Amino acid sequence: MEKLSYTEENYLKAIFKICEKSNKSASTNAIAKRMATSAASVTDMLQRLAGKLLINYEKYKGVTLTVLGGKIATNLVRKHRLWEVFLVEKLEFSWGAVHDIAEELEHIKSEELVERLDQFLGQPKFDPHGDPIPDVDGNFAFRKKNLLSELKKGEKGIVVGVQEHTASFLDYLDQLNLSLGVEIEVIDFFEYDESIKILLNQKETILSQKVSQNLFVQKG
Amino acid sequence: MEKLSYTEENYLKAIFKICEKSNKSASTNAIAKRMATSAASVTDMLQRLAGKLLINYEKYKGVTLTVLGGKIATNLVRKHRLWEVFLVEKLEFSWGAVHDIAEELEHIKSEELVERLDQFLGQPKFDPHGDPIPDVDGNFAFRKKNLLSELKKGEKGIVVGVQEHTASFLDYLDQLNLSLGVEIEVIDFFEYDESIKILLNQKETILSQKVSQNLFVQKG
DNA sequence: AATTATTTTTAGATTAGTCTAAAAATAATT
DNA sequence: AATTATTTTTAGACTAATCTAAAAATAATT
Ligand SMILES: [Mn+2]
Ligand SMILES: [Mn+2]
Ligand SMILES: [Mn+2]
Ligand SMILES: [Mn+2]
Repeated sequence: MEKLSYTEENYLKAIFKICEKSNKSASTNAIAKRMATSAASVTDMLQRLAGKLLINYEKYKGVTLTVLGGKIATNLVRKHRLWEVFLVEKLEFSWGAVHDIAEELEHIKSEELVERLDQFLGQPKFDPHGDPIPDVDGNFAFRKKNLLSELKKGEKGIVVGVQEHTASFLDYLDQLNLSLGVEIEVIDFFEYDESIKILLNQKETILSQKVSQNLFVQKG
Repeated sequence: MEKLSYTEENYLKAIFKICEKSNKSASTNAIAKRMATSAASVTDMLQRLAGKLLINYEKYKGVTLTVLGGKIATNLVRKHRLWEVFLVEKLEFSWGAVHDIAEELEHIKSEELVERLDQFLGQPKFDPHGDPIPDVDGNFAFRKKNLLSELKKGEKGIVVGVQEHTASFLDYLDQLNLSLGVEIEVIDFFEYDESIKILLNQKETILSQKVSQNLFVQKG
């Protein structure tokens, strides 16, 4: 397993994420969009990755990861999320500021580093955005969750994740004092603009549909 | 100040170290040796770095860093050494294992990351090998030190650094229970092979000339 | 001072990753 | 089924970083 370039790793992760979300193969265009590059460049790289047996590639058919490719991609996700925990828990970064830095840190090549970091952080199972951190064997912890927008009037839930990861969304949540772990109760639902009134930290707050559709809660 | 490539940064650091050690300009060959590359490649890069005003380059004359180039190089040294402290102090790596990893980590681009890391580590002034960590403004702490080989019979010193940074040397020191901070007393000197007998942790030990010439101590 | 040795630069190629424009294949519409 | 639109691939070109081999400049030696 000759070591991969920064770029090859990013392609693998992109393919992993696209397939994960859509549950089917990743198209050239979808990859191009995610990587912010041209379709021509993607085709080029796909042929290279196929040559290294990291993806299953057939002209015009879209691609999937091989077992090996999947392992590498999962390990990248592991590293990314562990570094995000480090940045938030230890260096006290806000959860909106860590993604870009972790995007670089995930490429540092040292198995021992990852395992020691994992120990140092207490083997966390979820990252600062509520996303699961795969273990060394690539297994993701699963937990049932719903979009806040799916809750009915009177139902309660604990915030366990976000759908959107942009800094602007996360910063906005900070403004609302809305962080992982807090309890939310849906008090009212307004048909007009699909906004909702919630009880949060003993205070009533209105959330737009856009917000409630990007927040994950655990019902109960 | 457009951002530099990983490679450009490594060249700047190499030039910095060569000039620091020799107190004069860095020759093409010296750089080539340190970067383990060809002289032709070096010339190529020197012309590029000169174009970015990071080095003073005149054909056949060797190079020095400009003020800007020096700042960047110093900042890289700062990052490298801070990361080494993190790896040893927090992740419990041995001091022989951290250099290669720090060599990658030093390139992570985020000023805020470095400053938060510095705070997290308690603003250390020296790295795990006893080398000074420059502050944000590029100032290095200075402390007087001598090679152990320069001490005379009967003199004492505290180990404060190493001249050689190879893993094999550092691992060997670990074997000898010889780490930064310990006190050494020179008990005897043997002309024959220039080895010395020392008192270390209440035990007498023989050190070869090679070892005593690569250990820094603070006399007294 | 002339010759030889060393260092440095130039010239020309190569590879990874990218681009635009054109060609080919597939999908959607009439 | 034929035409049109979209997606994907190919072709050709560019930049950063590297190489080897040859040329040029500098340093060392006779
Ligand atoms: Mn992220
Ligand atoms: Mn995350
Ligand atoms: Mn080091
Ligand atoms: Mn060091």
